[in-house]
Amino acid sequence: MPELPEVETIAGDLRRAGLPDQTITGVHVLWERTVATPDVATFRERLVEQTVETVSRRGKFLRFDLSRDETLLIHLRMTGRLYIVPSGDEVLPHLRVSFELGDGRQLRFHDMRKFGRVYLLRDPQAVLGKLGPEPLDEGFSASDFAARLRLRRMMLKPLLLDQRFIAGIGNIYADEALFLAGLHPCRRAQTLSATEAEALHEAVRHVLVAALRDRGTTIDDYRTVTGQPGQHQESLLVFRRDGEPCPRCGHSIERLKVGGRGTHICPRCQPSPTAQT
DNA sequence: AAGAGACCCTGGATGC
DNA sequence: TGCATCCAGGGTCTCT
Repeated sequence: MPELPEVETIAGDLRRAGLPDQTITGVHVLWERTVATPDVATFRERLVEQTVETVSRRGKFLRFDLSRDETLLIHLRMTGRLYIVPSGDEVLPHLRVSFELGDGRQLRFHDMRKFGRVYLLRDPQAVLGKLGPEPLDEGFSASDFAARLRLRRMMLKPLLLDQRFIAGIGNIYADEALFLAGLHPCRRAQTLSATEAEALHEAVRHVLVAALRDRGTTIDDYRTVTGQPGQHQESLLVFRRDGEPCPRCGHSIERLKVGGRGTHICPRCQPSPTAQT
């Protein structure tokens, strides 16, 4: 499940693969619903002959700014992958959209579960404008984060997953950050002390930076542009480690469901809010 | 503001 | 062995 570190890794790989300055010479849509907007025919027409100027990331979106003042956005959701391969290469399963490039290669979007979406927009802010702050931006301060936590009554886990509150965090890094901060996922944001809010701010940034250094976490599906898995799964502290000992205290890691999402905690290091005095 | 549930999908796991 | 059913999971949407 690509989250911020995985999407950032992919963006960097696409730049290194020379995607910027490539002209899109053709577009094939194999699964129409993958194109969120505009309609498929318009999507194809408007993309052809445009040149990719920059490749970047915002939240979990890949952003391709194009020569005619338009922007292509790709959201990989659960199982999306991007590859750049020579046009003649064997087509792997689950190919949904492919973009022919001027140099004879293709940018291919594979997505087993068909949840991923691509958008072609004149104003990318129509989609990106809803996103909360970027946790790794210099401007993302602990004091602002604490102030915004104080305004919310929600449980921490669903709040961290809310892309309007903070962009780029998914199930893996939410669990890892809450563990690092020693906070139970069911704690209400409002109840955090200044110290706890600062610990969460630090934990979020720490886990994202560590995962970025490892080129992401591969649990099931995530692959980089070159088809390689990430490395951060080796360093996960609690995610999908239920039954294993907590790396800090040795207590058995538990799995629970919070806001409908599988959630992993050390019950000793992350005391339940109801059990607190 | 927030919570619950439906929906979109498929492959792997589980149940019979 | 073969079939049916369940589940995960990000994001969006509707309803309360």
